[in-house]
Amino acid sequence: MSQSDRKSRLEELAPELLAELTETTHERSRELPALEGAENGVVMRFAPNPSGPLHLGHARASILNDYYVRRYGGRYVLRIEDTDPRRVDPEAYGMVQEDIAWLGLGITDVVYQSDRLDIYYDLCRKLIELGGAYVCVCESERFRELKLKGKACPCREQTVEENLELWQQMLDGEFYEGDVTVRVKTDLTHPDPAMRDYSAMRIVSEPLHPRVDATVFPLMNFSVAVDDHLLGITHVIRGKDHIANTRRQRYIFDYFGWKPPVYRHYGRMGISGVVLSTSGMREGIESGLYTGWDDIHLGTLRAIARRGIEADAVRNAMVDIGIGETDISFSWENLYAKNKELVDPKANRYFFVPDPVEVTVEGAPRHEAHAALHPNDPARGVRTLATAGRILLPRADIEGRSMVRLKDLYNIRIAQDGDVLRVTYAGDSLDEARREKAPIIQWLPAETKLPCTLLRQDGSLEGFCEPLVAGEADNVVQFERIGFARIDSVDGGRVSAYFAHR
RNA sequence: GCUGCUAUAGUGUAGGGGCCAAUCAUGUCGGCCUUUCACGCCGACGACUGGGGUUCAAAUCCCCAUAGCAGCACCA
Repeated sequence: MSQSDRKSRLEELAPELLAELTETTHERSRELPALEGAENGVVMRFAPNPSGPLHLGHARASILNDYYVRRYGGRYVLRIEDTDPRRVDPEAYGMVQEDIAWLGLGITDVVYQSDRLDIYYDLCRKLIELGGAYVCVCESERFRELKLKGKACPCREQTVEENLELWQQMLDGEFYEGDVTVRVKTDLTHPDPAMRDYSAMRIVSEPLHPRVDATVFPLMNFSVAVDDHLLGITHVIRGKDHIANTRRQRYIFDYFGWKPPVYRHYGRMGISGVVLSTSGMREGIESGLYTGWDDIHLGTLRAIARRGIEADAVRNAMVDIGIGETDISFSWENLYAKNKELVDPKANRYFFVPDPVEVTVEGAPRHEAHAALHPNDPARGVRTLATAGRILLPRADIEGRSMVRLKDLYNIRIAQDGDVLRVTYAGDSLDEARREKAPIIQWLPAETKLPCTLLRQDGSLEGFCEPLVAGEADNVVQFERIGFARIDSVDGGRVSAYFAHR
């Protein structure tokens, strides 16, 4: 039985259930797979590196973790991973907080790794005492060669006492950057070369860390393992680029006898059409190619917010994508659909006339048009546009046409007389316009209009919009027949809008 | 090169031996509705990477191939 058959059968048998049928098939948010051992609540984390504002990649990680914290209850730790002074932008601390607020993440705790250096030092010493780490003074290149052959470097044979002494010298500033590193003792014959004796601590003397006076810093595998344990993290959802790190961190959990969290690694998400790399964005901003971190060509959250995409649309899109291990390509189309769902019921409708042609409609009566602010919500009222015949029309929509209907106004005939356009009044009849298959287009009175620029990723559109748009700053509106746009600014009577999507 | 992960319509997803000639969303196309090419409604289109096996039965389990991705940093 086909779906429509079923539906009509149901209508015969139990019409009262029909509403339920259509209801349940419509709005139902997706349920992601259950997390093992999460029944009594979870402690999860979002751990960005403060090198710039958050982008769509961060959005996936943070929203997926947020989703499970909401689902199971518990705590959500924001852990700022600022252990590499080279990759810390002091301004990013604030930007990350702003972006998190925008996303609406349910963060319950905030920790900065740069506040916890003493903890890492202490546990590093303990790890050395346990024989789980040694201080390596080999050149990194030399170590790499040995490692690939599965061979130990001489430092590996040092006694615990020797290692502790070297470690103390490291802390005392007796080494220079690059001369020494603390390695976790794993297995030099491990089939995966990525597992062999990785680094846990190193010296960074340049640049200075913006928050803390130190030169010895942990590498992420060490600080992450330590913090995941100390903060009581129960579940970790992150990208599969961390699979090897998860295995490396397991060594530290094992040395200390800690129980590791449950991990889930989702696949790589390719995002096209925007710039995502922090360095690429920074260079572009410095060279003037981009206007700032919220330039619409960037994949930052502030950039897509500027384009009128709502945080919940991003959230819905990310939950929809889920935690699958397959590599995927992020779909702007799907994001826009989620956003339209949110924005369409809210957005007021206005006319925007790009690339305008000003004409006089011969024989036109004085007329006042009333157009609904929202066609599905008459209670919102109307915009009133009065004209005596001088109007603005979108060039592309009248080219090659002999008759069009001006929406909520009247019909016009267009004749091309050499270079001159002759536009004449052609009555008020909507039926006639329909009969002649005249398109219904937007227009503006020549006397009442606001200059407006519609900025899009692939270039901007100049034109005019209704005066009422001035009151929509920061809102998303729908320019009829063009699409949704966020009114970014209204300066000195000039409107600047960012195109969101159709 | 070594190690590992993955493979369902254009995109995202469900499905983990029979209920699958495969779900839902998005998209595209057509229709209805409509003073927007919006919204809503109806319909159509469109996929189990390939090859072997196991089994009465495979999208689902196993092997191989192929492809994509990740890691092999004193980055996170």
